[in-house]
Amino acid sequence: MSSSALTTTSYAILGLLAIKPWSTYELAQQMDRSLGRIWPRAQSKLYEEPKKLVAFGLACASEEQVGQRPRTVYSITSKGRRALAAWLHDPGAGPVLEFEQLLKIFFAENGTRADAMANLAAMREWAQARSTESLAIGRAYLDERGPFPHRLAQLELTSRFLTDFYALVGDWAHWASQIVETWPDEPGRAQPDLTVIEETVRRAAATAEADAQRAIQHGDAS
Amino acid sequence: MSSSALTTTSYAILGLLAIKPWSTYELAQQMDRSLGRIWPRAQSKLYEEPKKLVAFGLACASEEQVGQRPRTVYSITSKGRRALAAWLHDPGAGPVLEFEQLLKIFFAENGTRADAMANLAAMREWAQARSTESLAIGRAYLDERGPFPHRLAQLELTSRFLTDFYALVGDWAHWASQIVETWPDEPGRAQPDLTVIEETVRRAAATAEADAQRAIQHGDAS
DNA sequence: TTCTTCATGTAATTAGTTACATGATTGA
DNA sequence: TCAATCATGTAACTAATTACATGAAGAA
Repeated sequence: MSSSALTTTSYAILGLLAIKPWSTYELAQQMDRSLGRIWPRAQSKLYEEPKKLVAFGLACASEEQVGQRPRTVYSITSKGRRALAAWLHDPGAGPVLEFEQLLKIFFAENGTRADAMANLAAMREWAQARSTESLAIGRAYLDERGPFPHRLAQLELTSRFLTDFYALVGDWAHWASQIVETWPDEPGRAQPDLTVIEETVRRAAATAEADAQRAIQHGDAS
Repeated sequence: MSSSALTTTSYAILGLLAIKPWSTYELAQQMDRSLGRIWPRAQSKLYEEPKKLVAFGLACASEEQVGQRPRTVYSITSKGRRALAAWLHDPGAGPVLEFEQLLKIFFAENGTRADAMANLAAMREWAQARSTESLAIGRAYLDERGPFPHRLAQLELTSRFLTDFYALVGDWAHWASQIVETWPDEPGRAQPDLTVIEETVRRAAATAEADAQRAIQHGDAS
């Protein structure tokens, strides 16, 4: 009885069930390959959450046999569809970022320059690997081989975000590497570059005032 | 005894202690205002983790009195500095993104167009709010009023990343809003735009091959 | 036929969050 | 002097992860 209320994770699963019925293993796969990029959860969670959905009447489980072994396939109920719609009605929470590599740059003065450079190299590799994935998925859709083509209108929005995020990570790491390269051996003695701050302030200002700017450009300033 | 090993959260605290001794409350503040942007944790964690550091000999606690009430101030030990340096030596894990708002766009076909638009508006507001914060911090440093100016070389790197991330969120939400605006009332019937995918593929390819490109430009292709 | 990988889960543990409790300080 | 807010923590709970266990299917 892990009763309590439904979490975002529950709704993430429910959203998948709204596409089609899945076995738990398939759900886990899906989580691993696609959903996990925006809502990462461990495999084992995927075996628990659907039970909660069933307890709430939002999904139903059907037992199948594969060899001697039972498997559970979950489908959404109409109550489940209503719950999903209700969830979509309130705006969600903003992004939460957990970024260990960046943390290590933040504290870089306690290590060596080489440490920081290696860390940045790992970031670039990460960005490349993720981009390669995105690329393969995008190409599959261009070849009309992508799964659930009827969801493409939504998918093309989210995959653009992810692609741009990976590009941001890669570009930033590349930019930062060029700076860290010029640091002395002990990063604690590195000198700041005020023009970097100035440019950062300019960019922050642009985003902070973005809506106002756009409104003015469209001529509907108050 | 929540013994076990040190986590990234432990090292995040240890990194703060390397700057100066802090009371637990100050640590929590710091976590809330700055570190939390890249390593978000609940306040109460911040009362637990330092005890673990002490148990490992990486920090030491000193009791002070404020009125009748005791307060604990933690400082790093030299063993703690060595542990921090060792931690910095291995590259960290890549970014982990949890993004409920994007999840709701991913599943938008189960709600209304208005739901999706409201969700995107919330995203823009989030980006604006965070950018405003970044802006204030950046300006403080330009005025030489920022805390720990000797750490500016590191800070200017990480705050550039965050600023660009907030810009990405804001720009994407703005772009997506323009597309979602053209959707029919039921997002399930929205038509995909193949040129969007084509552009995404182009961008993903650029990042996936970025290092190779840069190597070629620098004339050190293998 | 045996080894490996795919598939289907459960159990134990822990990391983390929410909620609460209460003393000190400030200012209206 | 009373309310509000700052400061300092603890306790209860739960979400999530890691590790384990084992059957089925396919390859060598």
